[in-house]
Amino acid sequence: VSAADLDAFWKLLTVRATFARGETIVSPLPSGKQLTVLLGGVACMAARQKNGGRQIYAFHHSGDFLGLHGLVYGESTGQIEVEALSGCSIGTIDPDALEQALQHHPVIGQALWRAAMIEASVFRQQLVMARWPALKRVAHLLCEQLYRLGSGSRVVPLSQIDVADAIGLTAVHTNRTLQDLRKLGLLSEKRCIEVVDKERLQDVAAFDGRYLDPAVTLSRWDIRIEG
Amino acid sequence: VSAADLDAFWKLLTVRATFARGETIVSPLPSGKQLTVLLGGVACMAARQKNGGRQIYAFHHSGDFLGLHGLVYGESTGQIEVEALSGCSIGTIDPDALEQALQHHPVIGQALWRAAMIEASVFRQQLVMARWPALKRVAHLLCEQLYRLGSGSRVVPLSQIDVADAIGLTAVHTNRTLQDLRKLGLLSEKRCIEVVDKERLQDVAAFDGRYLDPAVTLSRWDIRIEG
DNA sequence: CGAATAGTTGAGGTGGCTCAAATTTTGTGG
DNA sequence: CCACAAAATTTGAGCCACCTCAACTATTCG
Repeated sequence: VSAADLDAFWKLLTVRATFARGETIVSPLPSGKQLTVLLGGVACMAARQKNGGRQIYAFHHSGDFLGLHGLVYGESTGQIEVEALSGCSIGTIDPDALEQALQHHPVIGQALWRAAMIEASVFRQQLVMARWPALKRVAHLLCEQLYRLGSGSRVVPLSQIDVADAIGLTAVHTNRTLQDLRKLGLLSEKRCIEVVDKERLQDVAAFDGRYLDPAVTLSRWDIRIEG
Repeated sequence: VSAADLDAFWKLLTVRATFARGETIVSPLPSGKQLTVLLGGVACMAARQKNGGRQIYAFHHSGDFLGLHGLVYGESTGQIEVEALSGCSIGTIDPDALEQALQHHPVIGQALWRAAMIEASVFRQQLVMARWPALKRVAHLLCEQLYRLGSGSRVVPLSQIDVADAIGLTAVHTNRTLQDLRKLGLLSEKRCIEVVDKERLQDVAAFDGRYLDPAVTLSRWDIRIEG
């Protein structure tokens, strides 16, 4: 990615805004072709269920595109929204400016497809996790978040309720499972979710982060992401 | 899709072969950029688990691309294979010929992306189903298969074990759930899985097949699939 | 300081699992 | 066409991971 490409990309971000935890960043339907970039904080792609519950499909971190599902799925699938899980700041991209930039800087388009493919990749991993017991599931989610936050991070900035909604457990059971992880010496005894022993946590979760960085290579379509 | 496009596509299929139920059509790793088209029968994309179990991610029907995951994910994710669930016939596509055809017939490339997006879409729906009770899950899977097989179909050509591996239930519990559906008058009493009351089955499953036909529209990328 | 949110703990219920075996169907070789 | 093997379906009994409901405590924030 050249400096010129990056520069062009930053110029796309026209509107900047901030959101507090719990606020909706991208609404279900009217989003249309609107594309958003998360500049700071943690958000999630989620759907509200008829019973009032919330199903979290994936978490978003700084640098992620928000609302890709709107481009990809159209209005064909259920009410997906993007919700702020911490204080978040975002930039929005004007569709017209995006079209122009895509022509001059194909790298941006590649990044979009890469992001869409990683999303699918995360979905598939979630399907695998769905059949694991609670301890392994929670452990894997924490590994995934540490991986995305960067190597230095030890604290996962999510509430237990967020974790529960993401892996499909009750908040109560999630709590008990976290306590089990603490008793095992994998998490600290603090109130927040702080990983003490990342190595053993990854063993418990059988974590392999490679699915978070898929190489998108499709023939001569010129879409090739350096590993 | 013009006749010329279709013609060009059929000329791509060089090698034709048949497989019996249980045989592996696309192997996990060495598949590489090999692309395959399912010409007849039913297959599934699945992964073998350490405990010997089989997790089915999605089913493939006549006309589907097989091994797309190899293009999209590279070798980054677990051992995915494509397995024949009935007698299957396939055609394979030579990578070089594909590259040429992609340039002359962009429709083919669009079809590839469309297929990849539908796969992701199916994954996401599976995530939703994973939190439903068994009856609703089985019912939804059957609706999905009827939808893919075409409006005239009433029989789902899968074994109960296939169904179980796809939705994450035991074969035993899947059997009991199918019997519940029979008692409800939604399935026939035959040995195979034959849907009697498609309407009520869709009610039970809260089925909405639109996620199987996402419109892939990404700005000026010229990828637009007619509804 | 009160109100809302998040975390913790307890008691009891249940959906789906495990293990085991019988029965039916399908496939295969003679 | 039959005999046997392999695979698929069915049935029963017991168990446990996770859920539900219901408090109580700790924290954050206006």
